[in-house]
Amino acid sequence: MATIHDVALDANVSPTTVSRYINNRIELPASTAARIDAAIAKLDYRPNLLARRLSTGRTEAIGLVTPEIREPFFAELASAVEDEADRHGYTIFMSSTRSDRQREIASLNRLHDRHVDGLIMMTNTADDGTLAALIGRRKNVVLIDEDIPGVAVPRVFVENEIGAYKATRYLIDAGHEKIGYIGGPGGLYSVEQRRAGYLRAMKEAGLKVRPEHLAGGSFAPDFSRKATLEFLKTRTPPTAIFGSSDYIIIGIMQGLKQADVSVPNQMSVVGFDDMPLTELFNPPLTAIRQPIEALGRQGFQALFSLLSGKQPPMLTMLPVQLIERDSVASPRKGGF
Amino acid sequence: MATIHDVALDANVSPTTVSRYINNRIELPASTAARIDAAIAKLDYRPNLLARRLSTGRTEAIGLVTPEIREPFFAELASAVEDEADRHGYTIFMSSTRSDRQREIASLNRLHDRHVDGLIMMTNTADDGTLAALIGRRKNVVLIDEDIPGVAVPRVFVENEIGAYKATRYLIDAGHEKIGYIGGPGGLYSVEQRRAGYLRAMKEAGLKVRPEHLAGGSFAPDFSRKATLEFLKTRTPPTAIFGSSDYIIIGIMQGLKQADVSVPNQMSVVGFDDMPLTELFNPPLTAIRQPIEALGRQGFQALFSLLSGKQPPMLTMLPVQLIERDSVASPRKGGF
DNA sequence: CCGCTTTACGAAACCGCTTTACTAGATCGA
DNA sequence: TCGATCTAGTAAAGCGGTTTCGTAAAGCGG
Repeated sequence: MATIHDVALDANVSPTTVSRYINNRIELPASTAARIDAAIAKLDYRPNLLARRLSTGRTEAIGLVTPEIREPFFAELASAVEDEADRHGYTIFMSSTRSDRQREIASLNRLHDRHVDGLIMMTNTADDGTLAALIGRRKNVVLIDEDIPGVAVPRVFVENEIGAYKATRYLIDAGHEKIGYIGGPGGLYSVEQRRAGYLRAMKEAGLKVRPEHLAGGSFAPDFSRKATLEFLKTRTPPTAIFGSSDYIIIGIMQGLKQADVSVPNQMSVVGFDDMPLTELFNPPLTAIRQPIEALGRQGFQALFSLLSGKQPPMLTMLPVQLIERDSVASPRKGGF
Repeated sequence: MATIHDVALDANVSPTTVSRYINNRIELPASTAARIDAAIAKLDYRPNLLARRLSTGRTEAIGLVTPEIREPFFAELASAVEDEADRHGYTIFMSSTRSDRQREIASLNRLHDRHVDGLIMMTNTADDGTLAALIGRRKNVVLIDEDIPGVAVPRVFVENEIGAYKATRYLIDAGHEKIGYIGGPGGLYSVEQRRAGYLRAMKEAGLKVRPEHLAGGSFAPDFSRKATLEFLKTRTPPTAIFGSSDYIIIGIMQGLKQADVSVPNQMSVVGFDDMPLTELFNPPLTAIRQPIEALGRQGFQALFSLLSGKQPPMLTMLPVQLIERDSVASPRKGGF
C-alpha cells in the first residue's frame, strides 16, 4: 500500500509538500500539483487514517450512545445523527448500552481513549453521580432526550411537560375524567416532566388524580401490562390511560387485550414518542410525537459546534406535537 | 494526559516494559508489576488508541453496512452484531447507505483507509460489478442477507427459497388458489430465490400463476401499495398475497385499506422477515421469520474468523420459520 | 544591482505506542 | 570455576502521517 513517501518520491517533492497539498494548506504551481495528482492516481494512494489521526489527535468520529438501537425510536434517531454527521465528514460509532451502567461507562471511556472526538449521549437510567463524574467538565459531550444532573454540557431535549399536558388535555377534551397514568423509571428528568404535565392538566381541569390510577417504574412493556391489569381491578377503573412512552403503550395494549378490553371503545390510550410504525398498530396509536429527526440533527450540530470550539446553546427545547389517530374515543357512560 | 513514557518513568522501567506488560507479552516479577500497576493507577493512564492502532495496524473496529438502520429489521440486526462484536472486543462503525451506491462505495473504502479491520455488508440494490470490483479478493468482508455476485467472501444467508415456499404453501393449505406475489427489486439473489420458492409451491400444487398477479421491482411500500390496487382491479383478483418483505406488506396493507378490503376476511397476506412489532399490527402479521439475531451473530463470527486468519464456512444458510398470526384466513367463496 | 519580499518547497521533530534485537547480571550444572 | 542458560529487562527503529521552522531561488522596486 502506497504511503505519502511513495507519492512524494514519484512526484519528486517532499512528503511535507504532499501532505500540505492534499490538506489544502498550500498553493502549488499547476505543474507541481499535477505531478502530485498523477502520482496519487498512479499509486492509488489513500492517506492512512490511523497515522493521520495519531498525528492530529482527531478521529473525525463521534460516538452515539443509545439505550437500545433496536428500538425504532433510537434507530430513527441514529439514522438522523448518522446522516447529519456524514454531511460534516464525521463517522459514528454506535453503542447500545442496554441501559447497563457498565456499558455506559465504557462508552464514555472511549472519549478518554481518543476513540472518538465527542459523544452524543442518551441514557434512560437515573444517574447516581457516576456518569456525571465521568463527564465532568468535558467539552465534547452533548446530552439528548434525557438529562444527567450536574453536568455542564449542551442538552437537546423535547418539551416533555408540555407534551404530557397536551396528551392529557386531549383525553380530557374527549370527555374523560378518570385518566390513568403510567410513567417510566423514577429519577429521570423526562419522566418527571411528563408526570408533571399530566398532573398539571388534571389539576387545571379540576379532575381528581387517584393514586391507584398512577403507576411508574419501568419502560418495559411487561411492567405497564401488569399496571394496566391493576388499573382494571380498581373499583372505578379509568376510561383512558396516558402512557408516557410508546413501549409503555405496547404493554398497556397487551394488558387490555389480555383483559379483553377494546381500544378505543372501552379504553382510550395516548402514547408519547410516536415512534415509527405505530400508525399500523391496532388501533393506530394517538401519541405525542417527539421530533426525532430534529433531535438527532440538532444533537449533532451542538456537538459539532463544541468540536469546532464554538459555544452551542446550552439548552434546546424542541416542540412536540399531538398526532391524532384512532386510539382515543369518548368514554362510554356506565363503564364496561 | 499521561503517556506510556510517564508511566515508565514513574515505575522506573522502560516504556517497552510497560507496553509489554500491559499487553501480556512478558512476565514480570511481582514487585515490578506492582510498581507499574501503581503508576498506571496514579497517573490514570490509558493507552492512546490512535497510537496503538498506528503501530499495530489494527483498529479492532468493524464496519456494519446496512441499507437503512432506521428499519426495524436492520436495527435488530445491528443490535445483534454490536452485541457479538462487543463480546469479542470489537466496536462497530455504522453506516446506512440508503441504498445509495456512492455510500456503499464510501463504506467499502473505509477498509482501504484502515478505518476498520473488516466489514459486514448488506446491500439491497443489484450490483453492476462496482461493489464486486471493490471487494475483489479482500479477506475481511462478509456478506449477509444478500449476495453480491462474483466475490469470494463468506456469506451468511437465510433460506429464502424455502421460506417463500413455506409462506405460499401455508396460503395454499388455507384453501387459497389465486395467490398474488409482490417481490423486491430485480437482480437481487434473495428476491429471485423468494420468487422461485413461490413459483415452486404454486407449481407443486398445480395452481396457475397469473402474470397479472405477479409484481415486483421495489421494497418501497408505495410500490406494493400500487401493485395491490392493480391486483384488485384484475378480473379475478387474488384472495391472498405473499409479500416478500415486511415493508412490502406494509404497502399491501395500505393498499387494501385504501380499497376497503379487510385482512384477513377478504384478503389473506403473508410477509417475509418478521421484523419486530409486526405482531402489533392490525391484524398481527403472519410471516416468515428470518433469524435476525443469528444472522447478525454468525455474520460477525465469520468476520472474526477471517480477521483471526481462520477460514469460516463460505456459505451459511440459516433456517426460517413461519410465524402464524392473524393475517391469513380461508378464502371466501364468491369473492368480495 | 542590491536588499527585500515572495514563491516554492524541504528537513526534522513529533504524535504515542509496539516490537525486534540485544544485553547485563544472576544462576546453574559439571 | 567457567561456559551456558535464564531472568529481567532496554535501546532504538518503526507505524505514516502533520507541522514548525527554515531556506534557496526568483522577482522586484528603486
